Amino acid sequence: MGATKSDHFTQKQNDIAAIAKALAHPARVAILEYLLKVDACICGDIVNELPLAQPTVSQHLKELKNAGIISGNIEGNAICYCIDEKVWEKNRKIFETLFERINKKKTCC
Amino acid sequence: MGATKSDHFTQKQNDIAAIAKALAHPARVAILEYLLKVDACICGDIVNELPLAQPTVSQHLKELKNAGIISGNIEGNAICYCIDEKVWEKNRKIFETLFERINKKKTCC
DNA sequence: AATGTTTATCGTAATATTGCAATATTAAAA
DNA sequence: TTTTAATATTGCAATATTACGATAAACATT
Repeated sequence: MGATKSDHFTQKQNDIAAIAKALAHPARVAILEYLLKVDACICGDIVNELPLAQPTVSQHLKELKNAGIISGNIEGNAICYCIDEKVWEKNRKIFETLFERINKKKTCC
Repeated sequence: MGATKSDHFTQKQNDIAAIAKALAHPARVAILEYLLKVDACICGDIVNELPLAQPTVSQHLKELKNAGIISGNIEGNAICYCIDEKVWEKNRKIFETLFERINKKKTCC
């Protein structure tokens, strides 16, 4: 097959998987780290930062946009990308909640 | 193509992407949530918990194992899976660090 | 030893992802 | 208005992922 059976899982599980999927490529991690580093909207030179062709970068940006993690604002003939702080914070909490849920006093293994 | 150019990115970026990839499927999230919930090693009834066939679950378990997130211990003719606490903690920190790196006082967008 | 139980692996089909050249689109600049 | 610059989209090839039936492997039970 190759198609995920997403309807068999909870909304939460699908949400976590979707966020993780957006982060599941080094190029997209690099884009986000760059946006975090410059701490501002960046108009386009993301392409120069990455070792990938422009259409490929554009595609990764699109995926991050579709996941809601970044937004792009038109600014002249360039486009200004930045991280959506609300979504970023929401995602931070989702992962925090998941990772904190472990019980350190396990009795087996 | 379809093959990620991982050699062009930093170790850190590839690491984050690899962890995210392991979480990038609802079935694997469900497996982890189940292991967190029962707080013990679970021998095989993960298959009964998931709406997927046994070989498919086995494959997802393998991916989580390859990512180092879980480990499987043989117990009779069953296998006891559990979350590797050290790796879990390490991954928690990696995500925490990534998500905390945002500056709330942005000046544009 | 034969049988049943549990889990892994193989083989394969369907689908998704990654990457880029070519091209389109949009708006600024000349 | 033509040209230039910045992004997006299209189309396509290579590869990866997801899913499962069939089967194998390992061990327990009878």
